[in-house]
Amino acid sequence: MKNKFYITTAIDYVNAEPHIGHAYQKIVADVLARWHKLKGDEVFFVTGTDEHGKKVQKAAEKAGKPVEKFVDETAKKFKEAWKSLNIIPDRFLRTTDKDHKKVVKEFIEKCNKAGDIYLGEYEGHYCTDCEAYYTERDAPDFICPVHKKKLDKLKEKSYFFKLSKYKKFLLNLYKEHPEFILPKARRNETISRVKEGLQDLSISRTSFDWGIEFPLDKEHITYVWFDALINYYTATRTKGKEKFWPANLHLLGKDNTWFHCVYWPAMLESAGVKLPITTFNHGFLKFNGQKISKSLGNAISPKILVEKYGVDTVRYFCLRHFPFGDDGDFDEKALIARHNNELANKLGNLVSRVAGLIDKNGIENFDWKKSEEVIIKRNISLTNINLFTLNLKKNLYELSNLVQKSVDGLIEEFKFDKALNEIFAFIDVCNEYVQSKKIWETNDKKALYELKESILKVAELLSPFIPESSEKIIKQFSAKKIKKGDILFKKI
RNA sequence: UACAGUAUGGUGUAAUGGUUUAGCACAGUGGCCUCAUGAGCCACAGGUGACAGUUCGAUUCUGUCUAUUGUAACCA
Repeated sequence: MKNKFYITTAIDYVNAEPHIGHAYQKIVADVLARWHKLKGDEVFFVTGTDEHGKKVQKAAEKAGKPVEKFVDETAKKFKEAWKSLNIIPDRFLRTTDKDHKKVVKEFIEKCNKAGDIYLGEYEGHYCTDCEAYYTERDAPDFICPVHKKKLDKLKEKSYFFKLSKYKKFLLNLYKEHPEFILPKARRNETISRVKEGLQDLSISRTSFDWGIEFPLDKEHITYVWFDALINYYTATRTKGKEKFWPANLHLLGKDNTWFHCVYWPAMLESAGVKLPITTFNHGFLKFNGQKISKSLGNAISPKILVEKYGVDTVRYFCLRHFPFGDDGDFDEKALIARHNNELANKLGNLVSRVAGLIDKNGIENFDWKKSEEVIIKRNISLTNINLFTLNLKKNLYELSNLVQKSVDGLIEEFKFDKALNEIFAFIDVCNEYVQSKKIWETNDKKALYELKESILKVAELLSPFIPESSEKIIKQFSAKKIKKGDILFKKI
């Protein structure tokens, strides 16, 4: 039977345009989705946009557009950005979608039936100019950090969710299912914060109207977070998709950890819905060493980066250059170096020289399982299968299988950088093989067969990461007559 | 301020309480080769933040310091 794999990304808030930080997470999701498909799993991959809330309403006002039009336009930009990166979700969900609104309302009613929602008063320190509440930390001495005015103590009627009730449940969840919060550092952080105690959550608003109507009271709209989180569940409430719940993996940035690891499981438990299996809370990208922010003006559109460097190079770099989970730096110089050295010189050149040799000399089909061993002088790591040997003796067939196993294991652990490193170590071995066999002199057709098979293996392993180029390689080397093709990666 | 994490050659990273040479990649230097995208192969050089401690022995464990990152609830 096929395994099912349901993966989601954070849905992006449409008050600003997509940048490489958003893209990073979507690339990872797409790689995982493709990899699971390759393994034969039945995959459901959902991403989308979060479109309600006051900030969006304000951004629309500022742009001088009706909110509906504004969100349509911004959502489109996100969609297009993912398309340009070859990120292909099975559904792009917008929180303004009809089915989502319906599911949210039903969800809230379920929580209400469970006795977890009550009417109360939200009290906070409010700046009338900002139209926003500030916490004591953001505004010490209760002075608005923007307007330097004294904040008003304000009370507002609001419905609350009994989050405090779920403290024990949550702590138990983290204990029983450590994989619920990855990586570990984020789990520890969350545990210690939850231990300090939980306050009930204000989940409705009356001060503006851009949101989903609160089903228990028409005077209220639903607080954005309560609405947004439910999107993951919504996507599985359509025909044929029900079986995908619970989600196998929610990918999210570390700024979202609290919402996904505390609010979300409590909400689901309240509504009587199964919990997702894993949330992976990754770090942020910098851009050329600087934090990405509007004010710095460095929030460059992913589309522009793709035009500049190519889809596969951007995808490759994002996964290769930094360990997934920590913060990373999208450094353009490093990207160019990796493009030239790794994609062009190692992979591109190997493909080109082998294709050229086959084109000229032909190839002889044989059982390469029985081909002779090569001594691999390079210290190929193969971390996951505990083979850390210098002067390893294997033939290319055996080695490619070891690499495959190692890569599979590493991807399951979210160690994409290492997985790619191993694939490229194998590419190095192939280049050494051409050299040591002096194929251009010997015209060794059997060796060329081995190399053909090895390159096909490499292309398969790389296909989740760099789908476009991998497809080209597979096409080129599966042909009856292998020909020297076009250059795969032009140097930058 | 509190709590937590990190600190490895020019850069990005890997590993280990002790195989008398801390691995890999890029950049650097020298050589070989010419099938290939001035690519490929071989070799050389360069490193464990600071100060103590535990130990026969620490890069690896402990402490202090310094630097840096994260978290500290309504921020999508």
